[in-house]
Amino acid sequence: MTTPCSACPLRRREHFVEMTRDEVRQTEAFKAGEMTIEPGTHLLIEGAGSAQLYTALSGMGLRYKSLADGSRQVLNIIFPGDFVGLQAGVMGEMKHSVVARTQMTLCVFDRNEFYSFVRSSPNRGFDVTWLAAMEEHFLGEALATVGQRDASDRIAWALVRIYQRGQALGMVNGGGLMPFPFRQQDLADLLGLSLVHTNKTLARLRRHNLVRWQDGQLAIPGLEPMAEMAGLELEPPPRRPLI
Amino acid sequence: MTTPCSACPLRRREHFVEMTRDEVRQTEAFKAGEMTIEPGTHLLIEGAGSAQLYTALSGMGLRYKSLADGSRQVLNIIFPGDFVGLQAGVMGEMKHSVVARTQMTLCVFDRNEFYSFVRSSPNRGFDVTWLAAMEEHFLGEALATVGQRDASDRIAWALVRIYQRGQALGMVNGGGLMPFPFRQQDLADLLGLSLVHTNKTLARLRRHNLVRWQDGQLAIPGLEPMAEMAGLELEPPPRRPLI
DNA sequence: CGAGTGATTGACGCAGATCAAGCGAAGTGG
DNA sequence: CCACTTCGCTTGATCTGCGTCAATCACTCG
Repeated sequence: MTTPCSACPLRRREHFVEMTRDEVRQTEAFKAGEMTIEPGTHLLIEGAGSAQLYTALSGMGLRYKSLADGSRQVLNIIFPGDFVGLQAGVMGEMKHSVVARTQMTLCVFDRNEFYSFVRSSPNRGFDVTWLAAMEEHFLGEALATVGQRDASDRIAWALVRIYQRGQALGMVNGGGLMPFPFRQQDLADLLGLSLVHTNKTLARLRRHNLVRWQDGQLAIPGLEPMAEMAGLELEPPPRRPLI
Repeated sequence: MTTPCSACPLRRREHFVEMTRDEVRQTEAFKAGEMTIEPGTHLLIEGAGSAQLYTALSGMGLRYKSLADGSRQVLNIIFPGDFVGLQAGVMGEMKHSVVARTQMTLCVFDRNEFYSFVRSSPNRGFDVTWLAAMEEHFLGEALATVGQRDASDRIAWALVRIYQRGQALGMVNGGGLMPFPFRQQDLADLLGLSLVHTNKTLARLRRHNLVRWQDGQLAIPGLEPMAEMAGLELEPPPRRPLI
């Protein structure tokens, strides 16, 4: 039923760094099982400890924090290959929640094994650190975007970042479309904007034919000007390790 | 001239987790030297690779990103005991800059040794991961604050967080004052506010006798209501590893 | 004493929040 | 098969928190 790591379809993608035979074996030993969840399901809940850690195999979701007044900050989007639950792994408790936006399949790991997994090989420990540092970098960029840029620049930043990730993962089809199973409210909560203003700003980007987003699919005809607005280079993201 | 790790004054503080004799020895071996820099000196520059990593021994500074339009996002504040340069360590290039706001003394490590240091003991590797995860958590909280809260709540959040950190490090003196060698512009850039609005909001907090900040010293007479505004609990932060 | 740096305060304007209403598509149940 | 609800998207009107501009003040320093 479950995919063995040796046959993992993600590992083949060149977006991920190769693993040695030993690393595959260690990961396989770490893996406790596989699970599939439906859209809208919460995988992890803020404040709760979790006995499991996950790697997304397919599907998309998002991480968010909710505040006392009921508002919500989306921290980032979860793509296939993302390692989920590191905070619970090292700190014992999640500081944000994770919810699925499509059906998702996930590798399940046992939190109790995490420490020994990291020990198992210094390379794997280093990989986890690399992922954490990358996440830190991403959040810093998000903070700079939300703190310093106006609405259209923020939207451009988010969409370009997401699209780049989709490209790296081969999720963009021949027509330049990638799956984008989110609501405008999700984008608004990611960028610190109201839903209404997000909608109006998106409408403007659409009118200028910079963005196409409908039926859960995203295309960016104006990728270059959008990246320009976002202050981003159009380079493929670095290859990342897979846990 | 340089302090041996075995005599490190920080390690004694209970804010930091104890280290085994072996860990102290490994860290000592990793340490390449010590340096002191003056206020305003840039320790690391965004985009540049760095041959060194650092741990702050004394003094304070801040990390920031600068944007194309000249604006600046402060990512966080550097306290004694903070490990600086992890991104350069794992990714080869800094994604933000670091500048000193007081005179700072720093332990210097050689980036080339970083990988073998992490290997040297699985515990030390885990510590680095822990720090990265903590940083990620902090940035997530900052993002939620900047994205979702109004000016006075943002300021309350930042000042309470900073003050808590100061308490944990024993930087708060009998009068409830801690050193706070920053400008209002720094706080504004941390919180995504303009200098003017930051100033006016601070004035209001001062009038209500919630905050005292002058001559580079900070006190929070209204710590409880401030924490309430900030949506924070008044617990001491978790003990952190020291690199 | 003039120059530079940071804090402060008032006046004004706007980006974006809030309020409100309507629309189409997809259930759902009687 | 048709009312009725729900959910997400859209759009107009109005309001406001915060940005911007500009001037002043207190200090420090050469």
